Amino acid sequence: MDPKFLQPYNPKEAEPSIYTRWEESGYFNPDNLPPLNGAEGQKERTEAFSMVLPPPNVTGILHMGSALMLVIEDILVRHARMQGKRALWIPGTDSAAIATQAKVEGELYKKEKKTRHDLGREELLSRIDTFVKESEKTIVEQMKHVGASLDFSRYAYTMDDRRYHAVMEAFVRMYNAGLIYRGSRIVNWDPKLQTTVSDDEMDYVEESVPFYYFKYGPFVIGTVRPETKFGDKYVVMHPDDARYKEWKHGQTIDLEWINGPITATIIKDDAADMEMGSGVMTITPAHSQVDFEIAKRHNLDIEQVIDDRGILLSIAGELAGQHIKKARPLIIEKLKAKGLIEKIDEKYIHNIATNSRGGGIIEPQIKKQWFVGVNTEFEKNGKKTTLKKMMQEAVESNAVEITPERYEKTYFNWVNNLRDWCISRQIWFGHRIPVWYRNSGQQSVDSEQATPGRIRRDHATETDAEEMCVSIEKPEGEGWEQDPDTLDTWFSSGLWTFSTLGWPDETKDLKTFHPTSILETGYDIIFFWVARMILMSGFLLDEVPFKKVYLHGLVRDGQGRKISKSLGNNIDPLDMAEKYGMDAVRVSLIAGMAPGTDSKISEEKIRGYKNFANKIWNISRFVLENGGGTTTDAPYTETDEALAREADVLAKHVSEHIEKFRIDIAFDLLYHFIWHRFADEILEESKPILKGEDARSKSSRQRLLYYILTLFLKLLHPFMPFVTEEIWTYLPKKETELLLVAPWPEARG
RNA sequence: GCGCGGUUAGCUCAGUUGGUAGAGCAUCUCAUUUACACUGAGAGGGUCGUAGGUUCGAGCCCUACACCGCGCACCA
Repeated sequence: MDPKFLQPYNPKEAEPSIYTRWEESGYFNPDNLPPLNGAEGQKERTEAFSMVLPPPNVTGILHMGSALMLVIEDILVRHARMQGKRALWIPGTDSAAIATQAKVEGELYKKEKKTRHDLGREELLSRIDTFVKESEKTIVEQMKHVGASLDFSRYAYTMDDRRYHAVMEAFVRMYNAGLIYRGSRIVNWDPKLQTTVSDDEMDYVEESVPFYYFKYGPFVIGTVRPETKFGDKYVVMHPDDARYKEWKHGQTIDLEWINGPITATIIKDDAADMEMGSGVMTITPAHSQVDFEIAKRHNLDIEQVIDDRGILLSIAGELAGQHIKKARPLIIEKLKAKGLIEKIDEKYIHNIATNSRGGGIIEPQIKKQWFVGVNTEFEKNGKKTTLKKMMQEAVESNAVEITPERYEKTYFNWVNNLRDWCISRQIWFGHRIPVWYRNSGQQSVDSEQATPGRIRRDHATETDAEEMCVSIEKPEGEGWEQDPDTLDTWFSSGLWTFSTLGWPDETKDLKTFHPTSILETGYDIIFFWVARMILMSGFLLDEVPFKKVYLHGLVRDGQGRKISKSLGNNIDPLDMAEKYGMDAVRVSLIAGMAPGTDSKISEEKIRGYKNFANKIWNISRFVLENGGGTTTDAPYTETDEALAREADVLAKHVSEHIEKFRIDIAFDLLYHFIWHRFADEILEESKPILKGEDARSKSSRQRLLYYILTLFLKLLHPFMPFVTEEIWTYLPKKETELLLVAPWPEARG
């Protein structure tokens, strides 16, 4: 007996060398996996199993949430590998364009008091590159620490050359199919980061602000944003509102407003809510989504009031040039002086839209942006369809199955209401849009055909070039300039299942591993990511990106509270692994976690599972000390035959639950069988038999104990890979040198 | 406003076609050089959110309500 085995299990000492042995075997790469040893001799692995790791942001460090994801996926892939499949799990990291640039810019300002404009595009990108490389190293180390059996030879980064190529190709193909267009739309503009933000990337922060009621001619209008009101010259009310039935649509009235007398036009539109305030509102189409739509419906003028940096434009008269924040009280003063304030409600609860990627308060602006048309018809296999329809059909037809099922409803709810997807971002770090413009020098003031009415801007920052060319390479000839914008990070993420496999080249990997078997991810990115992958794969490859989606929840503390800095309840997975071993951390995360529900973790829970790791260590020692593995062909007694079948039944149930994604139940069954059935009962009952005189009973029991030991080591390996692999090295008789590739127990019984 | 979850032991949660309420932790009692104290045996503790309904029988199915959480929309 190895003296190490006589000590309690020491995960800290064992874990690093075990991971090294796995890596050196090369088995994380399915191309290196050994053939299977079956009853009929050696057999090639035919069935493929593939999965991509949802690439963590390069800005991130490992937290319990990412650890949970790694653990669930590692369990699935280890199980598939042991089942004899060609199991592939692809690692990668995501550039997280806005977040990363914001982080680097933040540090730049903190350390050097410089902005990105002081550095210039190239220098900033090189700084980001340095940051990313450093961060990447840490992330990969952490993944290995968790025990993730990822194939690092296929490591992908959203900004590397292969992925760049895929993104460009995708853009050009979609443009040529008429699915990508440029247009002036109202977008969520972040004045702080100077970029567009997608609908899904906004956070709403509740704030108590004054709500102002102004006299607007004969009407009373309400607002929390007086600074937008300068240009308001349309007054909107519901067509059915009896209070205002004497007013006719299109009728004009003269009234006194902020900067003097104006003429306002009455507009009747359903968008006005009769229940709300006075039922009358004025609109600011250039800075509000809803107002913009009303303006479009009635072909109204649209005038910009606030510029990209939050500064009032000339329409504000004497307040022009002021920042909106400073201007607000001044406007109130002016209106007060004119007697136009009806009343002020000081404690109005208002939701302020902010950029969730570390930016500022969103100011809707009209911008020329690139969009993916989700309702644009195109032909696929001789059939007319739209991207939206494709996304609906993929799930409706069960080509993609979502677990837990209730999230299908959430998915449809989102897809059905999907608007065109704005994919351009005004940041420097990202995939630059492959569009080129050439001008003969004449600058035209922006006038947009697609938008009815007149759009007037004081600062024409965008120009319409005479020539435009969409191509990956710079076109021939002089004077071409590339669009300065970059693509939404989810545009490239949408390609992930196949860009990681070599698309657009027709690689062997792509043929073997796509569509991927499972996409496992958090329920919080079902819209951002899951839906967009279905869109991209559907259009570009004419197939689904994955057959199954499995959604997991958030990690919470022992009392079910969210992990937050203010609560100080953050538990660092690596600290915990240092104290209790990674196996204990792994199973703490998945034990008691039903699909789609949140997982609870606490130090006590982790400690409990450390004891479990030690328990199996001791069970193994007991079995080996008592002659386990010496008599594997002794005939079973009747009792032992029954006990062996009982263990087989357990194996069958464990397998079934893993297949159904109930890894929590699978683990629970194992835990109870090993500790309370095998250790507490079977081993205790074995003591007299092993010490007794009956040679037949003894050899039968030795065979049985060894049989159950190897069986549960295999079953437990996906969950607790380190301790099981370590014990495996001490076994005298085994089918494979590494437990990593040992054959999964076949369902019997 | 629309939608989705949840409400079961002190705490955190299981409970798969309806058939006598379960686990872990915590608490209490007992055992004690044992493969393992990182242990074992046992005990206490629940009107399953509320009110109705279906059923021979409901934690589970139906209806309404309450509270908690989440998502989407709105926010003049």
